Amino acid sequence: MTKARAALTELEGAILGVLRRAPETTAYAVRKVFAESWSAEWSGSAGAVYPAIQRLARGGLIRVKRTGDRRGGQTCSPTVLGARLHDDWLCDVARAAGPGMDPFRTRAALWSFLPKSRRKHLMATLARETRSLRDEIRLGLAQRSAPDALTDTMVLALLDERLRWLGQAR
Amino acid sequence: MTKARAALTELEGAILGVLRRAPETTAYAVRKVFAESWSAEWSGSAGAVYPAIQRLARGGLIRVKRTGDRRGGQTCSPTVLGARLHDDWLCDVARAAGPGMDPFRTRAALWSFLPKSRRKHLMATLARETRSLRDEIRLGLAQRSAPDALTDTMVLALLDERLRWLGQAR
DNA sequence: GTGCCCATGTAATCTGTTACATGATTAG
DNA sequence: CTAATCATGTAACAGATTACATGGGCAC
Repeated sequence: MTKARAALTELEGAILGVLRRAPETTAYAVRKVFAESWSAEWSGSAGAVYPAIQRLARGGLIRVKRTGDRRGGQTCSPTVLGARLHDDWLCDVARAAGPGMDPFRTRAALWSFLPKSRRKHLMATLARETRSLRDEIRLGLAQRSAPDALTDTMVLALLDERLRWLGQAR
Repeated sequence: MTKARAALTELEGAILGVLRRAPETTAYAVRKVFAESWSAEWSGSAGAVYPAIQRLARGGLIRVKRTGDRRGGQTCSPTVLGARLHDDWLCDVARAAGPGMDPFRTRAALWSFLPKSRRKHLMATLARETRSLRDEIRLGLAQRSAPDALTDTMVLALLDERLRWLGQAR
């Protein structure tokens, strides 16, 4: 390695995480994992995932292996180097300990600018949407693998907190 | 306006929020608000804030007024149009109801890959950092304006949740 | 006068989104 | 046969970060 690699981005770290949990995975399958995640922040768009995987491959963090099929499928697996750098990414306390970015929290302090009727309507809609999302996650929880269930549980805690704040938990 | 403006980005919405709460504010002061926020996600970098403010001004969402001083200072205030579009941004349920992006949550399911000793050390460090951040926010809470206090309270709830989780993880 | 904060901005670079293009396989 | 899904990618564009450049005002 002539040039020290910059630290992994969030997306690269998340991709490596998927690959560590399920090696021999195609880029397409990685995309689906993101697309099915509850957070809209990572859409798993092709223009993000494929270049990121190319970067990881060029840096020697993952190994790409062609599957025999005619579709040109190729599976990715983390290398030893990839796992080591991913460990460092996991231990990046400065990033892991930050509060992150929450669109609800960003807006909450500003909803007071809305006319009262519109605000009331919004609060009701938000509560409805939040309960709906919460119930959907709860229902799926049983079928989830342990790590996914952990993540889902943390999302549920967040949604419950929002509902408490909205004042209509139920 | 011949061309319908695309929806406000998160940064543009946040900037307009700052300007609604404190009109006649300089771009520099807006940057400081972001830089002092707890979330590392928006650093309030010059290369993000100044172009965003130029976009808002070009779109007629804010009005820019030169202050008399020699420093070239110019204050921004939302226009009526800006306030209306900001209201719409505030009411974007699809975005406000999403769980957002939480670096702690992203990593939590992957910490099991770490060697036990490193994991234990990380958990301890995370707990220490989280308690430290929590205490810092708690201390500042008294001096905060009502909207800031609301946001801070939501961050505190998130940190408490993480501490609860870290306490059980072991 | 030196260094720091106020205050503005730009340029290079990187990353992500949207939309498109290609082709194989499978379900109806 | 047709439509959906699997599977790969690229191109145009928008947005953010870092680093730099400029200059006024103020404190020591």
